[in-house]
Amino acid sequence: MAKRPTIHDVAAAAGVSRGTVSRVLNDDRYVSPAAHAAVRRAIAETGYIVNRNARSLVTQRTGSVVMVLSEPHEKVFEDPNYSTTIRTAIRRLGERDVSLVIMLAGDDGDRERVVRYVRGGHADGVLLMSTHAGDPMVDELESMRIPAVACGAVVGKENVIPYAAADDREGARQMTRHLVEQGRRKIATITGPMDTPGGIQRLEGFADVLGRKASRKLIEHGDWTQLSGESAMARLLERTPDLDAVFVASDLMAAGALSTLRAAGRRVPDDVAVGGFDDSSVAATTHPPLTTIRQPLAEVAEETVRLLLALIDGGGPVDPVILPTRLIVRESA
Amino acid sequence: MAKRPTIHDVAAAAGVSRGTVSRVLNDDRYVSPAAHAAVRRAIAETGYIVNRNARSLVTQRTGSVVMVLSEPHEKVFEDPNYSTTIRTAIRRLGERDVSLVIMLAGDDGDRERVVRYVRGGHADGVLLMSTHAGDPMVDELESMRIPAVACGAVVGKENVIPYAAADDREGARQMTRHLVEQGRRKIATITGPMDTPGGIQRLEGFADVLGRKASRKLIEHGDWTQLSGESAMARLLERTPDLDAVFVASDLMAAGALSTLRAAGRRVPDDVAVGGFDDSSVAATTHPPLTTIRQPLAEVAEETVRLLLALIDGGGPVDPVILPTRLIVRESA
DNA sequence: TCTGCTTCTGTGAACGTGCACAGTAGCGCA
DNA sequence: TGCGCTACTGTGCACGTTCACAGAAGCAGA
Repeated sequence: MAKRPTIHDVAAAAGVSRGTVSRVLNDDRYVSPAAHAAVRRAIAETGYIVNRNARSLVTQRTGSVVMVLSEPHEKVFEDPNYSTTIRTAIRRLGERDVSLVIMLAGDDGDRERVVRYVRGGHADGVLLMSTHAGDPMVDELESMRIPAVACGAVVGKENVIPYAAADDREGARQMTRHLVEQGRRKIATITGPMDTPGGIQRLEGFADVLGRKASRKLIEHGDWTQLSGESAMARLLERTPDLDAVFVASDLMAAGALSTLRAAGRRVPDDVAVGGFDDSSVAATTHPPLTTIRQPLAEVAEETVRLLLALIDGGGPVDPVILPTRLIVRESA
Repeated sequence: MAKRPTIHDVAAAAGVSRGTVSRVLNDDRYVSPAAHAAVRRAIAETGYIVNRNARSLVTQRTGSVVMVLSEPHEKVFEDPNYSTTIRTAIRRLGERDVSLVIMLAGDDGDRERVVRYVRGGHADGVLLMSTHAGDPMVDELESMRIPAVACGAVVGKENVIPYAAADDREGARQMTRHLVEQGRRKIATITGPMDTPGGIQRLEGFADVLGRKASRKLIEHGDWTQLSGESAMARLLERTPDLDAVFVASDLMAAGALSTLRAAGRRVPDDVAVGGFDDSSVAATTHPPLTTIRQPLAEVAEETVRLLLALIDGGGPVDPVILPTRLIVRESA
């Protein structure tokens, strides 16, 4: 690789000093039109590109942001939540010439690596994805005072770490209301893990609508996977064979619930109505297609990035953003 | 943020010089056990972490690798090919303390940004994903002589850019043979885009088995999306209503083909057998479940990363790696 | 003419490393 | 004693920037 031109080369080619070139680069004021033009021309001629390492060394800014994925699950990226957020983040950050580093934080070793990375000053900000309640990594990041935002609230840190999220609670209410309006009387629910905001708030929304009719017997917990949806549905059927509807907190778990119901000989939606959540791609391909709640994933991602950039740019504290969901009626309910 | 300790601080705390600390850090020989211990202790006490920017400045190594995603498609990350590769890359690179930056290269602006990034010396290597034939970006990267490998061959650059890939051609043969063995006589195919290795080679494998029976009439092209599978299937049915099997070059397109077949009143597999490719998650959830070809995605990803690291570590040229596929028989064929 | 202000430019120092080099101490051997 | 070798240590410089500062040039006003 031929030696790359430095700011010195550009200065020489333009017949000015390093300082002037630097000023043009960081578009400072106080540069004469003539000098400005000469520098621009010299940059083009030499093919000069700033060395970010050298710049970072003095500015203490890296021009990159790290996204931390706490989900240890194998298929994280296939989850549209992640997929959309990653893509949006890369795009929006890229527009500002900020690059995105992705790190996994599935186990303690990973988390330690993340902390070391951030403590090493290699990122200007942190974008937290699906961080678990009580994760010590969050405390460490917090203590470093590095700009951090979460995509979806961090349970227990809602007032400390700003976030953008879909209105899980209201979405759950929308679905539950829909089931009630369809004349369903015995409505069960399969929740997500209770240390995730989606797990907690979708259950709360469910309970908001049903009140005391949301008895313990009608609640089962899953872990977002299809398999967990299958087994949770089986447990519900065993305990309450006469249920006539179930609100499942994710489409993937709902797909699992559908197969259990089919295996048990229940017709959907005739015998049992099924409502999902996410409006992910599986929702359209199940049989019957899932009635579900659409999350404004792209908007949530956009907002998350916007918050982070605002934080990095040194604006003061920023407020969480919560975006509305929408009921999508298909055939399962 | 409190000022971070530098190598000077560590040297002072350990009562040695910068040079000795540096030697301990890069575990050079020639440092006495006493000095080594003192430095280790000082590092722990001060909480010292090397500043990679400063290090990069002198070593010309960044400790990071950039993955370039050329697929402009919206859902890239949901594709298991990407998902698995990204996850594997992050994990394997992370083990060596190399971080992964992800960049999109969907349009010209993106590609220019990638070139600028690499030319700026911000990455030690490039990991190409689904690069299109004739992409000028590849030529530019090539001219910079930066270590680069592809996950899946780059069409037209097979001898220039090392890669790891599944044996697409043999996989297509396996499926086509299977269809023949099932007694199918009129076998059609829906291929991927003909500027991708999967598009080309899966068609070649199909033709390998059928020979002259693989007539033009029985070939349609899709673009990997479900929708394109639907319409390609429709065109095939119109042209050759009596076909009794179709090999679809991806599961997602196969899912599309299935809905078209169902809408046309054909029973699968009774009237028409359908074979997919990828063994992605949709394969198991279609009706009927797809008979498909499993690609060793994880192994391909592992090998891709291994090749890149070998290239970066300065070993000479490396050879492409091609890994075997496997027929997964379900119900659609 | 002097002073003060604005606009513009160049220079030296600093950021935190790694590396080449010089140098020291100890030891064995002729 | 002198020489060469090994094991170890410290120092100066370079990497490519930005930033603070010093100054120059031009102009207006007293």
